[in-house]
Amino acid sequence: MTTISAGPGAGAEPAGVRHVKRPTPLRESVYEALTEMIIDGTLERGRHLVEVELAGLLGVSRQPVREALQRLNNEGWVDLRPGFGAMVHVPAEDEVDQLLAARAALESESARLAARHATKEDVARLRELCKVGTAYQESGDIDGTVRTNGELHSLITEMSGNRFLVDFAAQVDRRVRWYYTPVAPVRGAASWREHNRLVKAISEGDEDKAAQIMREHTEHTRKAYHDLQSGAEPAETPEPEAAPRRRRRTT
Amino acid sequence: MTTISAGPGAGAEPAGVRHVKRPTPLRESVYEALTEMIIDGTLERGRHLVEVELAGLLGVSRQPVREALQRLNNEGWVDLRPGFGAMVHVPAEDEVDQLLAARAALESESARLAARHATKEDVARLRELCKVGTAYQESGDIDGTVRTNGELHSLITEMSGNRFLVDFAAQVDRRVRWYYTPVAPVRGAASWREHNRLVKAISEGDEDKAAQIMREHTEHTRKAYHDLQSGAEPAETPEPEAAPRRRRRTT
DNA sequence: GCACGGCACTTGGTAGACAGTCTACCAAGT
DNA sequence: ACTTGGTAGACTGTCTACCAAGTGCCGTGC
Repeated sequence: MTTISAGPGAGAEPAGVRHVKRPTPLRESVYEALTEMIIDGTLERGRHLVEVELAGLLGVSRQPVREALQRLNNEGWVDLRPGFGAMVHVPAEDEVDQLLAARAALESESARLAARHATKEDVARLRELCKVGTAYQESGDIDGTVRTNGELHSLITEMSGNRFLVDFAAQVDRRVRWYYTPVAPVRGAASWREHNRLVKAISEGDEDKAAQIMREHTEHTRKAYHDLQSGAEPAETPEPEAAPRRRRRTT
Repeated sequence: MTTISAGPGAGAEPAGVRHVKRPTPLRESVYEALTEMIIDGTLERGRHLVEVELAGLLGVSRQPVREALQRLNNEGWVDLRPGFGAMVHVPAEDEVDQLLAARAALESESARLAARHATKEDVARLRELCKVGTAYQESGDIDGTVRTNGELHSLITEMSGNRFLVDFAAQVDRRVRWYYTPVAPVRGAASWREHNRLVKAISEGDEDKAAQIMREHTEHTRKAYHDLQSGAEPAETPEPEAAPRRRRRTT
């Protein structure tokens, strides 16, 4: 799994290089399409993904599909069983917990480095996002809240200036969002209060404080998930609606 | 070396190959072979990797090579330029620094969780590794020291019980070792003193202390690298023997 | 009801083909 | 001498076709 970025220029391109247009490889588009379909539930968890079927669905040949599936496997979206094929990954119960723990470490460190390297512009953008996010939250716009939350967090990781932290965090974040979107609305107000404190610490350049707040912040999210999980989920029924599917053969 | 056994087209198997049952996908073997060749310098940094060439070299067809290359690209070992191909990644100067910073975060968190979950057996194994490592270090066995150091660190990350931390740390570690092996022997004695303190903290279940020590430990390594880098490397000449030829045709 | 055998399906890997693109090189023009 | 234009070769990205081996499923026979 894992994509440790592999930017073509590895960073320091001369200032004004504007590469025109590069038709993205087909495998890339296939990869995007499949993750999308996995996240939005078109491809249910545990479903057997047949190469030729996907190929037909997307209008390409087997090759790009295979390459996309390999990558999805590496990144943990599907499980590739040799000789049988790919199944959409079914998360273990402790997996979200582990993801959130990993995210806590990554984002906490990012916040530390962000506090170290923050510029005036960065801080201004952070403040703006806080304001917007709080507004969304108060107006009950869940979609906007979630989106702004994501933007804030990803901006902070990017401010760390550490490509690996950015990559890892992005990966973890995407997985978390797939597994458990609805945690965000649960703890809305408190979350944005914490964001404000965090941005303040960053603006003051207080590394330890920023790291500490971010750790507590993500840890709160983990707790919130945990409570909600144990409270609202009595049995082994991930989705009450999707259960009666019976390994349907494609007709 | 580098020839992947089990080549159906190759035929010429050396005498001692155990062909017991190898359902290992070829792409996996190709991936391993290529990382090996990258790490040991057979494939120099910046070199253009031609699919058919590698395929011939390893006795397989293009497809497994392609799949391996894409994984290598995802993990940052090579850079894949669309329409041109793969080049062995040339690390930017700040990259090792970023890797070590990421490792600090990951291993520090691992140490914290290891302290939380440590069993008696774990601690015993840690103590054993410390003893062995110190012995290697004192006897001047660099190879053994480095190996034991790796085993100790990977044991600690595994003790965290967090698969993602393990994966990320392993990946980062592998990259670090590629970029900069010789940092280990530089700071030998101090390193193992720190290891001992770390194991003590873990055995006592002191999470914060374990995390703190691990952070300082990796941070020391980062500093050591940094000093050694600025002090001992005047120019851009990683290997005096590596031909500075421009795009040399392969013979 | 259960073990066994066979069948269909799917993957993993190979081979070959072809268009698009990238690089280098060479030649002609200014 | 320097730029422009063209050419040729090389390599990737993708497609098609094909085959061997492995897997799960199903029906048969007991």
